[in-house]
Amino acid sequence: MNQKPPPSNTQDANEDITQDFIRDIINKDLKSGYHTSVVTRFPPEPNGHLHIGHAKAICLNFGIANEFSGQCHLRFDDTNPSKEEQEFVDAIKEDVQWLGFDWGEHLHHTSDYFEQLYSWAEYLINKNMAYIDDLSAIQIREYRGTLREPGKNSPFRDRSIAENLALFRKMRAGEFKNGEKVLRAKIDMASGNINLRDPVIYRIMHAEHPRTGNAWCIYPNYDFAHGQSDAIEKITHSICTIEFEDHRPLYDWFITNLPVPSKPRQYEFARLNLTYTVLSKRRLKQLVSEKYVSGWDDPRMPTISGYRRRGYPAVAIRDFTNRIGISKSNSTIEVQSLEACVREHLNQIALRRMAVLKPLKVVIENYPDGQTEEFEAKNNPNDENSGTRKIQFTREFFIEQDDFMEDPPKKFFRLAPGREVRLRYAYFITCTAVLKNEEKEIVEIRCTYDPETKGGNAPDGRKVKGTIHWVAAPYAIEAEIRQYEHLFTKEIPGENGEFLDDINSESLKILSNCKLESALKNTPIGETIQFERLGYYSADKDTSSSHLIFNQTIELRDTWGKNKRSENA
RNA sequence: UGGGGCGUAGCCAAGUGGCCUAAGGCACCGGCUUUUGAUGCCGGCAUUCGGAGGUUCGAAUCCUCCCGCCCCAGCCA
Repeated sequence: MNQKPPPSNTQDANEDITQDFIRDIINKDLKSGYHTSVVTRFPPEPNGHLHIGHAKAICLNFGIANEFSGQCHLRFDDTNPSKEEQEFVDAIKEDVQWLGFDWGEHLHHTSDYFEQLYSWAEYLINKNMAYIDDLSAIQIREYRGTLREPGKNSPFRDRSIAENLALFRKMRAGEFKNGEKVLRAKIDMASGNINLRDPVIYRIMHAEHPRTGNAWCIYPNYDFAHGQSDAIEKITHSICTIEFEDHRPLYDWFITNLPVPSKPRQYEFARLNLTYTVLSKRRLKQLVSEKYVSGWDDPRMPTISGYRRRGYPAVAIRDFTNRIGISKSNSTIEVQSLEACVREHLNQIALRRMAVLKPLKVVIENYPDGQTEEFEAKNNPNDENSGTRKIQFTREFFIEQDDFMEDPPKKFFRLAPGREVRLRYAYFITCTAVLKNEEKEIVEIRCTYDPETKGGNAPDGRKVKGTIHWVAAPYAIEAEIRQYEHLFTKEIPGENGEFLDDINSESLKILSNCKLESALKNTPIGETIQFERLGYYSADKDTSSSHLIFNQTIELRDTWGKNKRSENA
């Protein structure tokens, strides 16, 4: 059937191209000759940071452009200067690029078209299809009617074309205050579709615009600006989310009645929802401004910058959006699905290292004091080409507190009194004693090692069930490690009330005495590494030369821990 | 008793009248492998497509009715 397009630079070979109703439409449009090329656009409003829901739209629009050898524009929908800021513009560009997409020459702003948009507004007035209304916002609402009752015409609806034109020009000239007058499209106050009940298309807003400064005091709203901007840019397929579906008749009304240079069409898909996550701009903003998180890029945030800081690879996010597909039905994807993508990609590329998060000191009684041995450890056992690094072994080292139990159940195959385990890449050791403090807490473990098992295998062929990780005490690097849980305790935060009530108070845990193997010394900020048997960790930007900080990206799958947890439950 | 959408397994989602006793992914459950209780590999997981009728030799796909869920009454996008 359809030939698979060649992989592009942003498309890994294993990123399969999925089929969906939008790509079906595009294929038909191309086949029928209705279009000869494809132009899409991603049109964010610069009033917040991008999140995983935007990533779905970005991957869709840019992905389609790549697959069909078309073009995807990045267009800032900057029609509301009271809400928009340059800071967001810069952050959005960075995020789109980080995700792996390139808009080339096609960085646009709706504000680039203000003059054209204005003249089309006059065009509508001249065709008696738009009028100036003096009604207040409250009155307009009253006149609009309700969902079940039709609206009624504004008393100003039948002004003459000449008067409308004169008034509109005065609006532009700044002769009125905010809210005194608006320009409305003259459509149908009785329409069942409320968007068609004479929608406001220009409002007076004496505000400085980040790009046009004080050139304008009237600004077009979304409905008037968006479709016409699409037409100017010759967008072929204008893809947006479901809630704009009943704006489409209005979109089409403008495109039909205005002398626009092309006739784009709008298609809608369902926006993304994720369990244990909040994705509305309002809520995300609130989490930041009310300091529930450290910022837009807090590693617990579902923002692109949050995931980046957390250590998620861009390819995992792209792959995720591919896997979940595109449809029109409202859906909530389990975050575990995203996390599975992250693990899958990290498993392939992440370097392996050893780190002990909650250290427990071990002393090998029959190992010479002051001696250091070096072992060769694989950087990634699943990747033959990843090479090796050296790890030091000494008489004293740290193991994970969780890897020792004084009185273990049968199925615990880590260290316990009298039991033998393998130290990864080193020796078999057997626990001979447990030292405790006055509070009866375990402070140190004594062991013996078998020199014959160097490298991790016994010449006599005996097996051990467990292999644990460790870090040599004299060579250990100290680090702070930030462990994360989902930001919310409920699958659907706020489902039964206030979403802030569902915030997980345990979502961040800081471990400060962690011991890392020496090879971790100069880990580049942002690099994600697997701490063996624990999970993936990424060096945080707060790191300084004297204070190393890692963010937990995602834990390894843990069937042992999971079973234990469900037994306790 | 306004308008617009959606309903296929726990969560997504292919499917557009016969090759569907319904792809694929996530989750889950078994087994094998394993110096990460990770990874990998193998196998299992909807006789059924919101429900009821109907059309047809044949329906998840067409028709009718019903049920459920979502969106819209900003001079936000």
